Amino acid sequence: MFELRLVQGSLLKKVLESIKDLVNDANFDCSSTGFSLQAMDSSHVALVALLLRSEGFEHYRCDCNLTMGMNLANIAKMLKCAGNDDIITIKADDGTDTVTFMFESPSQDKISDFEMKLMDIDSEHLGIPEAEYEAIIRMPSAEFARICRDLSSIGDTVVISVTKEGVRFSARGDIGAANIVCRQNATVDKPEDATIIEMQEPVTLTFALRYMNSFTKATPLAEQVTISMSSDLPVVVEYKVAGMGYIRYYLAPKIEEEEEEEVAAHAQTKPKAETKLKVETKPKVEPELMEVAEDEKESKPLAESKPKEEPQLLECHKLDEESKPLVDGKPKVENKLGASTNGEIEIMDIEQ
Amino acid sequence: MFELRLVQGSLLKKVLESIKDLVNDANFDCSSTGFSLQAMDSSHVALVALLLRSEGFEHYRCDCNLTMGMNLANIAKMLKCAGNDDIITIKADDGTDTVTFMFESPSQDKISDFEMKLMDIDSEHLGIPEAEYEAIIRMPSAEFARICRDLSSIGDTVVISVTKEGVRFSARGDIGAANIVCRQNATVDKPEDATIIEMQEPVTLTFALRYMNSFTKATPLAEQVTISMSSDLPVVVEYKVAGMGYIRYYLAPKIEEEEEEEVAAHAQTKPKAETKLKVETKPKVEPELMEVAEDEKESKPLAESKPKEEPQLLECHKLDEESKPLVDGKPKVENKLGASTNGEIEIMDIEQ
DNA sequence: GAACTGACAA
DNA sequence: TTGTCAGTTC
Repeated sequence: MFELRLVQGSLLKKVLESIKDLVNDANFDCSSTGFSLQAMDSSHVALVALLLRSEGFEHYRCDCNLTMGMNLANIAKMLKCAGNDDIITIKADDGTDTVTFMFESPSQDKISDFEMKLMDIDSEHLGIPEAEYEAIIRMPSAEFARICRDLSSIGDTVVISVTKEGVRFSARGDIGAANIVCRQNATVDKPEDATIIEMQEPVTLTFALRYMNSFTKATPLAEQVTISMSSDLPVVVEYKVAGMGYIRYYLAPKIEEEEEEEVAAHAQTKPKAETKLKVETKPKVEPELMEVAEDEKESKPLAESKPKEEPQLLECHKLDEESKPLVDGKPKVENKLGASTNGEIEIMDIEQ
Repeated sequence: MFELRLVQGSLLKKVLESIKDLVNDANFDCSSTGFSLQAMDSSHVALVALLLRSEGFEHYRCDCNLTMGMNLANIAKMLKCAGNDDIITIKADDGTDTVTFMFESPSQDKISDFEMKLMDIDSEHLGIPEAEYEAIIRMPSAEFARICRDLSSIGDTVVISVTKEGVRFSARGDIGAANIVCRQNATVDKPEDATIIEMQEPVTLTFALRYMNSFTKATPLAEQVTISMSSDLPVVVEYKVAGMGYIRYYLAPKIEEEEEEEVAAHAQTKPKAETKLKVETKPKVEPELMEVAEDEKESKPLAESKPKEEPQLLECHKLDEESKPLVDGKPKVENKLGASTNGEIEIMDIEQ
């Protein structure tokens, strides 16, 4: 049986609000180490990875590994019925195909339980490489959200450009062009207001603002956001879930025809090459839970990790002109617990 | 002539917001004892009864009994033009077919008057029995509203089940099932937070959430709501209007095929039998104003009233399979002041 | 005081 | 379904 209890139920509500717009259905993986989810967004362009470690819960019990397929909008609907101060308990008995959400009001006068049917969702467990990133930006999450929202009213894409001096967000559209520069600033009163840039190499990448704005739904979860970038690697936008884990969003950059130092100049004028998000499924031995458990001890989760000798699982590069998507829908790879799926799956970026 | 003056004009605004969505046109009955309204909702399933006693007004004058037919949405429209702190005066001269709403701003700097034509509305004065209820729940109105709203996202109907321990609200739908249990709790800091259950007999009834959610529009009027239930009687949902009277909503329960102790089990799976709301008009001698005038002295308005030897005027029971509505629209019974109408009117529940 | 969210009306 | 509004929160 599986049971978890979270006193600060609002955390779970926020987590679901953060991903329900991006992903329709997803498998939650429950193991003794924690509660996690990995899923591509419904247009198969972005990827969400959620981890809530067992230590973060007041009570956590998971007798055997368990995959629960659920519709995220439905979970969110039910969690909306929980008060912000409610204690949330999630239960799944072995052998049943339902999960129960229990909400206890702080006064214990009102106890609600919501039962939901589990779904059978075909999905591979995606391999996400622990890459070394050329630039990592840490900044107030609200500021990042504001920038993405503001730039959306100018254009559809943002060019993020990191130099030693700071990070520049640029957009360009019919009504004009915008540049927002944030300077590194570690000398603030409150650490959550800091903007810190760790840079090995200057990086300039272009992204669809539509997805960035989806990512910023997680802003209420954390004061700070971490944006990790390398040329030709998907950006990672990470929000910590206090004391429990994280939500990470991955998004492949749009490819420029030629690399330009002056990025803003042609940002919207030239058509971007299509971007392919290549995902390889790998044997699911839960390495993610292990690796990430370290990430809160050191505040730079990905930058200083040693280059792994693993294959590059998540990468993006220019598509041949006529290349077609190999898989245009849900990859039909069974991923029962313990089953090793090694097929390579390539997912076409439809309309980023 | 008729004239009333209410310093706390926001009360009247809230009252009209509470009923305008349920009822289109209605007759307001003005007598020396107060200002009242009884009307079925536009689909003839629910019934609203409003009473504002003359003592509640700063000034109240009613020379002779008077029925004013008005469109509630139009009144609400006009009242929206009044500030929340405005003093409201309503005037109707004899022999005219208009009513005037006057709004004085607190500073007296702005005085508005709105004139409205009265309508001739055919409607019987409905007889509402003073029944004895098997269970009466008193709880915070906001909590009741929250429960109805939450359950609406799960299903269309709510099963309300009262036992000594508390009251359970259940719903069931495509995405799952929900149970919300509220325990009796009289030992709270503020009396308006109390949940109190007076129960002679356990009761379980099923209602359409759509109507319940309409009723909760009255939530701003009162901190507490009273829900009175008996098997096979319409539920009464009552909100007090501070110092003046009340709004009561009546709704016939959906009939279960069989009475079940475990209600939730079949809540949504079996089609409910149609419910007929049988209303008998009776000579209008304003007994309601009399009776209800007592209801604030004792806080249990309906429960402890002696069983009356009146005919059961508002009842519901299963319809024969092919029975047709005898009256499918507005009952065409003239109800001029003082005229005694005794025809029996049966109104079909269309699609609760 | 500003921004966000949820509720309501068109 | 969308736009607006008010309440709430930070």
